Amino acid sequence: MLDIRFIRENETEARRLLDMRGQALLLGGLLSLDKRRRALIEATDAQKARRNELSREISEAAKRGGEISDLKEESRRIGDSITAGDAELKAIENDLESRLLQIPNFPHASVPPGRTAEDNLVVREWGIKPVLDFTPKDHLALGKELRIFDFERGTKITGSGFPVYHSAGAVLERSLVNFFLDFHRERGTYTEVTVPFVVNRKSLIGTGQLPKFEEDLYLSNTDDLFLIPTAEVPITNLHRDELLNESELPICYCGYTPCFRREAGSYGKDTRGFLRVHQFDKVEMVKFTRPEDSYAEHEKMTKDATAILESLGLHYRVVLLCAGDMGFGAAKCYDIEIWSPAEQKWLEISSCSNFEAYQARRANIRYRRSDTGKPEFVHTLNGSGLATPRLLVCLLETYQNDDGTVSVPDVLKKYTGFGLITSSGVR
RNA sequence: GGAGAGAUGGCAGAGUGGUCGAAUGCGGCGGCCUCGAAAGCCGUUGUACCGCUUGUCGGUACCGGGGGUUCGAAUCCCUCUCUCUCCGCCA
Repeated sequence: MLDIRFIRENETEARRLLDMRGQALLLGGLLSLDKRRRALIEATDAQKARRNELSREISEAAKRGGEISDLKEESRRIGDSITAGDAELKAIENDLESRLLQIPNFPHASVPPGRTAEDNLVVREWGIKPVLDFTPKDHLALGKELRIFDFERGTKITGSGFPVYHSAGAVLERSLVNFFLDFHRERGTYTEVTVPFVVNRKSLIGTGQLPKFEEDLYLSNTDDLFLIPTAEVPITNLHRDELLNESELPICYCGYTPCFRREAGSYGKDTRGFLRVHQFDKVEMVKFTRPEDSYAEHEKMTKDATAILESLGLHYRVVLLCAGDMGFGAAKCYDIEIWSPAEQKWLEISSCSNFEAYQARRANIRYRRSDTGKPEFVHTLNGSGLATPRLLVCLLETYQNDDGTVSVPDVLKKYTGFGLITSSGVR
């Protein structure tokens, strides 16, 4: 959520920043509501002050045994007026709040202008495209021949986009999750947490998925609980409505969860196999920082994600998203993309975002500054580190051999217990 | 699912319809003491909003959420949510 005071005092700038995302129209009517709100507060506060004064007078007059019925009558009249004013105020504040919840974050000054992925900037690239002296098979062909995935049966038991991992595929997938978690733990930056996979509305409002993107979520109607689309939601909300100590910042968590996404509206786009699924596994990194530290922590977090890819020997690039291509709550976002030899294209494997105070304001996550002694909103960040499906695509395609087998990267062998996947089993 | 208890400041925990933004303890901050620290002692310490004369300023609100009674509610009533204890069921 944006700070209404900032918008009030910097209307032109606010309009310019939202226009970078093509969302300046959302500001329409906001400030006149804000003005009406403040006028009402001023009026009702004055009436409440008068009522408090009358109450004191009544108390004193009653003690002296004086006449109090006129005072009571005036107080009652003012009370009625206050009730009316408060009712209008509440309606206006509800309206204002629901409008503010629909407005995306401002892009940071370092974010390039632009409306589509065309305007994103590649900021660095690591490794080279794998050189194969044969025509690479795609992950679907490899998965079928090696019998490590079963998309058809996943479709049967649930629906499309709910993959089944089979035999070596199941082990490989589980190994990746453990590898990611151990990777972060050994570097000592993140505290591992295991959190619920189902969350309430308040949590989703806190991180920005609600109220605007409800159709992207799976909902359990009976209890009004949602399956999480990312561990960002439960982990960021760990500190909702809390006042943190400055000395404990930055707080850095990582955690594994499955993720559930309806992917409404994205049918027909990258839907084959693992390219877009409704359920997948991911290890997420989440940070809570002081405002002045968040951009340095953002760079570090992005490096934490790419370091995993380097240890797996996978060709990747880091892309700085333009204002129009960023997610709703992000002020700045790097996408990390890995190369698919069979698809001959880059696949998004991670998004590392700095939300600044946007989520903190929604979720009321503050810390007490030691220099001022005053509470202030933290900055929140999160990034995938990493998600398994597209990683499996690139891993299999990159490490396939000309005889149809697939080698396991060295760092994963201690997790899988095998080094080669063949159609007749593992070795 | 049944019965009961509870929700108060950063945390713990008192609180009679009016002077309660709220005792006390812990924590935090400042000072004394000390070579320094601990201990001890003294003092201090809520948040949000509105306003302008931007101040150690004025006002309002806030004791889980919402509603009611009253001139006046942390305190009385209704309701919702959540937590805890016991019983039952399940693992």
